[in-house]
Amino acid sequence: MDARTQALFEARAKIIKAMAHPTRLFIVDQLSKTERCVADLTDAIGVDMSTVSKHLSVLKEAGIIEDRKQGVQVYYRLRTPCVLNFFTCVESVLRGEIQESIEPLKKS
Amino acid sequence: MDARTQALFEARAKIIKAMAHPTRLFIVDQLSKTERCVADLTDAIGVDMSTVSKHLSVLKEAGIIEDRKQGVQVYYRLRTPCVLNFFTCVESVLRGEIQESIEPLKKS
DNA sequence: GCACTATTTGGCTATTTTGCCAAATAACGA
DNA sequence: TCGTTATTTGGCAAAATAGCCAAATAGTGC
Repeated sequence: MDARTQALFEARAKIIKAMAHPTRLFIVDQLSKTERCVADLTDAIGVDMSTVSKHLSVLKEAGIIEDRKQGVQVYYRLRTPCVLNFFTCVESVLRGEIQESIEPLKKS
Repeated sequence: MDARTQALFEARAKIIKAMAHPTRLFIVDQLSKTERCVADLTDAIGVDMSTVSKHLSVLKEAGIIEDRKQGVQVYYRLRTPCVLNFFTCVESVLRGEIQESIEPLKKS
């Protein structure tokens, strides 16, 4: 793998890595409904606010979410909602569905 | 977040985590074209074969790929090609496209 | 200015992940 | 059986990640 390809896949991995944590997935799920401030998310998740803040900065750094300041509060929202499509595929992987397989259903 | 929700998002994260590495993304990309044996992939990637084998087992464990033994060789193929949809979204995140935003393009 | 609240940052430890090497396993043919 | 090749596994050290606490920063109102 040449350096150029390496760099491409590293850039891609960075985005997916940002999604690769239960808390961050939960945050994305929450933000798919409406924007939320850090305190809201902290209440919903139940870990230290500083931890939530760090998860948010990972997602923001990756370009998945963006923030908006309103007074002392910072509201986060989804920037690229297409990440929600991940869930659809993840669910079918979890259900163990084999796609485009020769044998879609084995009865025996 | 209650234990049930926690478990759900952990299960989801496990799948996404399996994709969250440049080498593993490269493998998935390779397997999207055709099935490949470990030696093929090792040549294409350029790391130790044992490392490739471990990456493959992560992907297999997650249910993303499956294998087929042919003599001494083990051929891997994509089990759930929907993971390729990740790339489409990842590319638009990389291009910095804001989706469903109030201001789709700022000219100033 | 001070006090108060919301959020971020720094620092620390614990845990997880990565990738190499060497050894083990498996399949094949002589 | 032995030798060879393809792959996996075990073990280890280096690096990355996670989450807590405490401290710093920022905004608001007095």
